[in-house]
Amino acid sequence: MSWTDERVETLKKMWSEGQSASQIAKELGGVTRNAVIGKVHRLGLSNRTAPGAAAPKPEPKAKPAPKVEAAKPKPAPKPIEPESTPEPAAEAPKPSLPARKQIIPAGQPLPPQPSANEISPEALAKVSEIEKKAKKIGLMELTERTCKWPVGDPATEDFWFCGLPVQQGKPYCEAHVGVAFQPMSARRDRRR
DNA sequence: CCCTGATTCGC
DNA sequence: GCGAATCAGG
Repeated sequence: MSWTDERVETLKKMWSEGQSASQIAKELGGVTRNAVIGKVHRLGLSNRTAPGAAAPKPEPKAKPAPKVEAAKPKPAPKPIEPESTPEPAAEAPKPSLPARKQIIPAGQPLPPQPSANEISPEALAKVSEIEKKAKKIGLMELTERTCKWPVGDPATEDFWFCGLPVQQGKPYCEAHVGVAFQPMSARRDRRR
């Protein structure tokens, strides 16, 4: 396929409408989103905003340039930082020592199984609801993109993993992420 | 993982 | 000019 006037016109129109490159490519057919983006740039309408503002890329990111491979600036030899807890987990382990690193290897916070937790009723409801839809996969079926939330007693036949599509980085699906990563407000005060 | 646009560079 | 490959960010 080539960029006929008509196709270019469609491209311009859709692009100005805010359509994504992939959508445009799909509409046009015979081209990939890369082609669309490339064309967009060549047409000079990359920036969907007013062309007046000019202060684009003062920093051209160095890339694999097989051409002139001169000197490699090696500024930061990686000074090991203390690195405090990057993301507060559900139950923050008390740092008994200031500069003490977490004992937890690389794992995500383990799923709090049963009732011991008081999570937002919402989340819980959501969980029990999705557990119906759960794929109930076995240990072997676990992949990088399956929710690894265990359900039931591992010592029983009645044990399975959620298996639903995980949320991006997380090890669990959305619903389970909701209960796994508590903001930190749980049972603050039990008016006992 | 999915998606997005941006850039490079051989064709 | 074209666009796949790659990068970078969400």
